[in-house]
Amino acid sequence: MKWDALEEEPCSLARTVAVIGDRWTLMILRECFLRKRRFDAFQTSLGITRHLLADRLKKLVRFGVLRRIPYMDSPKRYEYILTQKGLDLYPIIMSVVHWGNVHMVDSRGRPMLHEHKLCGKHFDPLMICSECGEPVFAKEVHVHPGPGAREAVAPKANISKARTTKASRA
Amino acid sequence: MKWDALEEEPCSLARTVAVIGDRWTLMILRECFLRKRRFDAFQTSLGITRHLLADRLKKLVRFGVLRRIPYMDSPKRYEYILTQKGLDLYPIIMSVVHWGNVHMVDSRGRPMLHEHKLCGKHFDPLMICSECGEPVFAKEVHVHPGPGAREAVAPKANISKARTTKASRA
DNA sequence: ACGCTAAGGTTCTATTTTAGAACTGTCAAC
DNA sequence: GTTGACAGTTCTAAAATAGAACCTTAGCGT
Repeated sequence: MKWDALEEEPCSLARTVAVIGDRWTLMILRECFLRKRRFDAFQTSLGITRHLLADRLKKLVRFGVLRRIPYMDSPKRYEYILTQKGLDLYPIIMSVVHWGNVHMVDSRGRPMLHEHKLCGKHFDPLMICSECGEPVFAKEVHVHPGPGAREAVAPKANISKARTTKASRA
Repeated sequence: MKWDALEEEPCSLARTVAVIGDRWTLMILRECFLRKRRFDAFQTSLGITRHLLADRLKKLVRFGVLRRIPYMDSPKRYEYILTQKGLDLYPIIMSVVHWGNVHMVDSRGRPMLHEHKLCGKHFDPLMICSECGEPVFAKEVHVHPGPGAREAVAPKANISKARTTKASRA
């Protein structure tokens, strides 16, 4: 399966994976949330090859996650800043970091602590239900098809080689 | 940078990316949360090559995210079920799906809807601060080093080739 | 004028991953 | 005794990534 195919799956997870589902993209976004904005700053702190960094930045701009803004003319210099779409990735970043904090730390403890400026305390992110405000667990969630689901009955059912099916859900 | 190097970074994001940061792992985990458990079930619904599926399942078992349980002797057959460590990935999955729901759907709408059995309503996941209960936004969070951070002053500062640095944070 | 550095890339080859398909082995049913 | 399900393994070809060098515009020091 190609990356481009992922974007078109009728599955919100697959489509998001098409944007952030590689070795480097989440790391680049981490740097963005740490207020890094420039090519060399990303390259130095991540150790990513310049080739790949250029490629990933282009991709993130294409997806509307970052915006490429000139901050100097002659020579033209650009920096990359998060759009609202990019800022909305914050819950993903935080839940990824939190899982690492819980399950992947060594004996020395957490590499980083997060302080909530509103209340002044070190915190963990907690996922709650937007409707009732209770914490959500996998077993308490029932999933069912929405309007954008793949049609149940295939209109043209000429699935020639069903061996390598690519069906999917969200 | 190799995958193995990622696991050892002093950064909870990098370490988590070492587990879930590839094209297929999150998709496999989606199927797990949709109650799929068997090799062929994964392969059929994802269209992943059998080679890669075997590899990713092994990796997830090695990381303690899945457990490989025999459900039949002669012939020996196994199924893969989420451990608690695996179930704890749910907020990541949900925040990824939610971002896709908000930013990557086409005109037909969401492919899937999530119902919270506790309150009976369709919901979105919401990230709040564990301390004050308010929704968290990137600009309201201050990050600083924790006990597991890379030591600020290098004990043996013989960084021979500083050109290709690999520094990192969490 | 000359060399040096900085930023933001591009280009090149070598290595690693992934895709795609076929093959293996065990058992049960037809 | 052939077919089919299940859970993989093995093979070759194609794609992605690593690692390093190179390019361009421009400022600074001498």
